[in-house]
Amino acid sequence: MTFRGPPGLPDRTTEEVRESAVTATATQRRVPRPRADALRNRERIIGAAREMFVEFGADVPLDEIARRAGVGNATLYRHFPDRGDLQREVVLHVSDRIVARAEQALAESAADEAGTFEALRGFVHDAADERIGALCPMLSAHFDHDHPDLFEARDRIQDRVEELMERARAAGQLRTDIAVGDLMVALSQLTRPLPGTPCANMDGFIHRHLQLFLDGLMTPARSELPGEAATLEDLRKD
Amino acid sequence: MTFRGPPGLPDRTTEEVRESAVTATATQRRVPRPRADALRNRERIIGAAREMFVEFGADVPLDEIARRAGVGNATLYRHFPDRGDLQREVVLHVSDRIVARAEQALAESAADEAGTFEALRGFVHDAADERIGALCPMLSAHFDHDHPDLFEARDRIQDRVEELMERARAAGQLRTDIAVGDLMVALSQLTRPLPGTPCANMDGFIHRHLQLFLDGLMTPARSELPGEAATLEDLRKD
Amino acid sequence: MTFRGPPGLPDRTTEEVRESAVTATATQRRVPRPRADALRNRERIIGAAREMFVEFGADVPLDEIARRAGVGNATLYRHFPDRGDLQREVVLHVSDRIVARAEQALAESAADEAGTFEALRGFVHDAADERIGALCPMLSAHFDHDHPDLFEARDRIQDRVEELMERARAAGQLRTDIAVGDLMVALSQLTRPLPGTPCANMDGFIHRHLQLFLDGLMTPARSELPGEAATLEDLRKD
Amino acid sequence: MTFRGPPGLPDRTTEEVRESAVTATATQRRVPRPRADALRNRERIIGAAREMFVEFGADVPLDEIARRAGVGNATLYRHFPDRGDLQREVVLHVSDRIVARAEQALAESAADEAGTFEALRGFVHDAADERIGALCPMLSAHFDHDHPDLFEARDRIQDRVEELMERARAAGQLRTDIAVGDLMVALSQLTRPLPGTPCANMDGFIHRHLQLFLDGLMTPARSELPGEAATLEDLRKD
DNA sequence: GATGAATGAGTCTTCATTCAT
DNA sequence: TATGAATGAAGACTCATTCAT
Repeated sequence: MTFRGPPGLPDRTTEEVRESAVTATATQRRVPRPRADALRNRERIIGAAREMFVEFGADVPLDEIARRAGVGNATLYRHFPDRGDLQREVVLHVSDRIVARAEQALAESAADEAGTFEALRGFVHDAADERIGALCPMLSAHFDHDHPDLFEARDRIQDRVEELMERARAAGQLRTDIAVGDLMVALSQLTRPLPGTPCANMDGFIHRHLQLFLDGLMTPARSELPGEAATLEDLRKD
Repeated sequence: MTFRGPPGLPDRTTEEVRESAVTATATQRRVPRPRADALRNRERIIGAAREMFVEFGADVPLDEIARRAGVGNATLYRHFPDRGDLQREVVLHVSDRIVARAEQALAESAADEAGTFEALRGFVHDAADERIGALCPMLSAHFDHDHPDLFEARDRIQDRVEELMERARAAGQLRTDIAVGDLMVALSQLTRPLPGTPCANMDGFIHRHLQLFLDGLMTPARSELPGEAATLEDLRKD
Repeated sequence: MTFRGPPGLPDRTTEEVRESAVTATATQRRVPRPRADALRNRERIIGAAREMFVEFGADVPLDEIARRAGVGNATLYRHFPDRGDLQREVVLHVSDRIVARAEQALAESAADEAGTFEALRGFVHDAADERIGALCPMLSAHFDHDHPDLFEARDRIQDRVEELMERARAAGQLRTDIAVGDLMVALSQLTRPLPGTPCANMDGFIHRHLQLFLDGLMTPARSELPGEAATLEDLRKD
Repeated sequence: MTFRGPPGLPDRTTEEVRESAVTATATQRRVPRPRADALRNRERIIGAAREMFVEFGADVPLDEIARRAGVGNATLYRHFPDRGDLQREVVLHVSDRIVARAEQALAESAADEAGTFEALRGFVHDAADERIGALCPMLSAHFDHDHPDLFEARDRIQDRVEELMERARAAGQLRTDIAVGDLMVALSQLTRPLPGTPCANMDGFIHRHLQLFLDGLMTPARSELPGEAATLEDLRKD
């Protein structure tokens, strides 16, 4: 099984690195274009890390990630000085794919007013296939939540999903007592891998759970919710 | 915060240990009744382990558990020769409490035919308060799933919850395309702790998610589910 | 070659640990007497560290120290959680021996008014034999100079040496434009080991240099000194 | 602070490299004259290495030296295949400056018979300012002491200093029981940097210590010296 | 039975040195 | 030639587990 997304989706990290390099080359000689093999290694490491975070949890030995990526351990450390940096890049990488999926869903929802909730449903299942649950362990523990790139990624996701939800709400298809934080956290939790377990049997299950949860989001609301609707920002408050 | 249940619920583990000790005493003189302080230590270790598994994940250092339990590390190892043994005992401990809650719910459901789904709802929220999610990491990884005590505990839970669901199904309140495995896995996932995160903000959230998920379980079904309904046994197949 | 001091000099660290243990035992049961083998290991580690710091510098691998001490590496870390802790204990250990030597010298100087400078001279050579130079690398770099035990040790040395110098000054034998910092720093520097070099040939040399330096301290002063006389405290100011 | 000497002092290393290149060019066409930027890089690396050896000790990472020199690390390795080569070149570089200072002092001493000791004194303080102490770590450890260039450099220093001392001895100003090794080793030790410490406060101190030591070298001798007077060659015997 | 201490295996991280552009 | 990147071989430190009191 590979976690690579569809070929049409560019890899933000690579792109940004490449772009900034090109820009720098054009203006200042101080930041030369990264070498092709270095970029390739960087990609391979992020890919291996995403797979192994999903498969074995956020505590997987970095040496194993390096081994799966086919590089020496020190190469991993050159690109990502500590575990937090690698985790962050993986989060950003996956975030980009999620954003792209959300934008796809927004396009669908714009094309078909009556299908707004279905567009949301599709996004949720797609996000699950992107292993969004792999990001969950990184939302906690020894992870620098204050990094500006993470803020931005979170905001980008939140904007798209909020818009998706708002359209479904406006169409009277989504209950009004929930917010984007409710959806994203439940989505993350329901798709979290059981570390060390062969995902095979789990994968089908996940989509059942998501489907059931989504059913609970539809109008009319079938129960009263405790607590308050929360955005992603609220989650970081203590 | 303490995770102790209501005083009315006896602690199976302690009881069983005591009983077997008594039995042994009655039959063979070689296994004397455990000393009172030994039993007390055993309880304290299990309690500390449950708290810390929830708080820091299943990988928390055993020495830290011993410290929180107020015993020496070697005492922990005397009672639980390795990490797996401790994990298993914690699972069994929590399982017992879950079973007791399920039986409470069954009693309620028997008293009020129309409230069968509400009884199920109550059980789910109670199970969340019992930190059933703490057991989730133990369902995976380096955990001996074939231990007979675990089989038995799983069956005991499954029997009660299946009965609860069956009654709600019979009352036409629970959709018919789901099975006990669907409920228990989603319940575990949605209540999984984010390791290292202060649970404070999370706790309220969990009950929102459960409520939404439960709404999705009600009749009439609002979507078609992919895959097949699964029991807990199915989950262990690979 | 062994760096052990004369048998009559007690080891402060061991003593203090033992004492505090005894005291604690007498008053509170919380700090039990350290085990005999643990104390022995602690001593062996400190001894090995002193030797190897002298021989190979402050960067000697801790695993090698453990090996020479005949213990596992983790035992070293149990006693001294990081390199700084071990360095500090070695410094304190050597400091105690230096203090004891200084007090010997004070006793001699009290007995023979005319021999005050000779008493100082003897102290300096004795301190060299105690490998005071081994402490020099620790006075710098990544070393927590603000630890209260170090302050105290420094003050204890300073008090004795200041008194020694004051008596020699009062007897008109020591030039008046120098302070304790001048003596101690030069003493440390002149006795610093050349890492990796067989000390054999160096040892004799050191005493020549000290002798020459001491000659320069005598009255009448033969030159004017640049800068200002400094105490040990002054050295830590930037 | 920069350690560069006065502009009038030529840099032997550069000169020699250039000469040998020229010579080679004249005889064999295979070794072309080094490019100007290569020579410049070589100088910058040696300069950076000298500074950083003094500042952080002989173990400073070579990559850091390359960074301070403003060149890539591989460039450093092109010029100096391993750490030993770089250390040796730095030693030779500093040696040249020391020799030049010694020759200045010889000139002064020739001009003023009565001031021979003062000339020696001046040389010692100047040598300190040249960071001769930075060479001390290189006299030990994993350093190839048998390299012919080092022999030659040592002999050149020794010749000049011996001559300086001989004149002072002849003038009756320098005690007769010491040799050049005594002076040079003490000089090196007293000027050794404390790695990681801001040298600021130390610098003034160093000159006090040198002054005191020099006072001890004057006639009449105030004590009897242990051991034997040693030359620099004697130091390498084990 | 309870405990503090010991330990070896394992992980993270750095750095000298080599490689490929 | 100059350079950024890659790499394996250490070294610091942790932790599950065993040992000795």
